[in-house]
Amino acid sequence: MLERAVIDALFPADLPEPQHWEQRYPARRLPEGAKVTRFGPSPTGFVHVGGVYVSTIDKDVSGHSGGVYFVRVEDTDQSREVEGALGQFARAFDYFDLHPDESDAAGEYGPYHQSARERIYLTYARELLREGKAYLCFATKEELADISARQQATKLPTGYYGTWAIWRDAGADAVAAKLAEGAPYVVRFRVPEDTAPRVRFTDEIRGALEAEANRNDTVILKSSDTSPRLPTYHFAHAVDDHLMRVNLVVRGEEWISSVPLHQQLFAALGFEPIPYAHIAPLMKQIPGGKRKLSKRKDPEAGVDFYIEAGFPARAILYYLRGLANGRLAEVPLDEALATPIRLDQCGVAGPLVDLVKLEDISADHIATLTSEQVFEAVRVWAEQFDAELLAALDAQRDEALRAIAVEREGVENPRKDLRKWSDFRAAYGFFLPSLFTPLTGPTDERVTPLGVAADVVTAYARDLADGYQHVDDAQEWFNQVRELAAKHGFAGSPKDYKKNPDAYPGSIREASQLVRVALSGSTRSPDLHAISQALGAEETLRRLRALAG
RNA sequence: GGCCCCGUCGUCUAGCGGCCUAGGACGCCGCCCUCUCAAGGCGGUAGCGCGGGUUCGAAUCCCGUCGGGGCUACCA
Repeated sequence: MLERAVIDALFPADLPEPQHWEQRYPARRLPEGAKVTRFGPSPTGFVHVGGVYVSTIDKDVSGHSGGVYFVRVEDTDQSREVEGALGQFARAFDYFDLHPDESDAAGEYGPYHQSARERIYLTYARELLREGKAYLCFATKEELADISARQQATKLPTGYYGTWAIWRDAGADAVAAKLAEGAPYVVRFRVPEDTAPRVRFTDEIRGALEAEANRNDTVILKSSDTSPRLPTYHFAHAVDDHLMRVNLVVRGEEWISSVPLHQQLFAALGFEPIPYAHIAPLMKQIPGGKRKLSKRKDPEAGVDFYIEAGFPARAILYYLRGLANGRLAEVPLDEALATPIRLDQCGVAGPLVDLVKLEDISADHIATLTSEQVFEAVRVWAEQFDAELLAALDAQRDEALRAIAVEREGVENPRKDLRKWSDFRAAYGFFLPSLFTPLTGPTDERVTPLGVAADVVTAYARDLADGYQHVDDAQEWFNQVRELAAKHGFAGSPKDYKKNPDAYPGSIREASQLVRVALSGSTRSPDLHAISQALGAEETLRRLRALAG
């Protein structure tokens, strides 16, 4: 073991003792059973849906228990850090309303950025060094690679352990020599000699788990030639979660393998272990099977995908919640969002994200909104993603509101043709004159597929426009179409037409479709009468005349 | 390679030894409604990865096997 003076000389002279931090961050005064959770995003410039997924659980569990949820930015890898990533993260979490209870702005347990917690980590690293529970390692990248290669060649477990741990038992002289020449070093954890071969622990989601004990002298403090001197995830997890008084760690399943190490670290530091809840990762279907949603390969891995498409936050949250705690997928949205997530009911597999399902949920949710709510949401979305639509909405607000109200207000089964805000233009754009391209006449390419002769179309449309009555009653209104269709030789029923296609220019179906295309530009639209009412007499007439040519 | 996690319809799941002839939801298919679409109503399709045990009885328990995922970094 190194002499205390040698160790202390490696750290700032005014570095506090552990006791200082213990007092600085006292145990929280919280009600019985209150959970303190945290979410630890890395500022890599990409916000993964998995982050929203886990953080929803964090926030929910703490909130329902009267506890605290905070975000701690895990920025210990400066090389991965991306400019503006934090703003991007804030915007995304704002969209989902996942605001932390504590942050750098307001919180007693900060800083909430690991890069600003250097002195805390140094205190505990020095402490472990003084106690011989950690040691300096001067192994170079090349030496490490060589060790690993030799282990692989002899089919030995790879890692820094036993006789492979070349600096574990290095003499004070050797260390002093390296130090004298200014060689950079890392601090490694010294796995205790008396480690039991296997460890058991309880996961809040999975129950009893068992694994081989950790044998690796893992790096806990990164290279001495970097500044600030930052810890690895493992060390930061132990120090931060203890000092920030976290009492439930919710994190991805990929950390299960590290629990044995984490337990050793907590024990060495004299900390009370913290219970874990390991969440199964969101997956994606691929030809061979499934894999974790990949930031590189899958656009739907990023939250921006959902925000740009315009899925309402509540629909996404509801979907994610149902994925985490299956039973919540079977109750209505409002109830599901209000019902606490139960960790012991969370799935252990790894659900595939199913965009079709999300769209279904989203359509159902949008169908429950009022016209004003839909308008406002579409407007907010357009503000960011569709300037032309935004201008149209603002210029024709009343028209837009009437359009959205079609088959929505005052009906028992509202239309579900909006799955996300980006659908608005295709589904409702034609209601807004500035977004509608008028027909050029019977030969317009939107009209010709109906297969009705041009002269018939013109005569029929002209006749319809000339005698057009803008009446309230839907039946009465449609009778105009029906009667004129008959007058112009259309068959009264599709069946009659089918029986003798040469005898008619088409059937009432084709006649109706002509009107539909005239009014909406498409063969698929809401109810014709409702459209005419939303459009108003003048605009309806204008569009009918355009069909005549 | 070693270690760990996981495995019920295409998908999300219910199921915790007999209530299972395996239930629900989404999708898909069909029918009804109908001037189109979106809905809505009704019906249908489809699953316990495989092989051994244990048991009167197994989707449920045990073992093995196969498959998928993860860890094995001075990334988190």
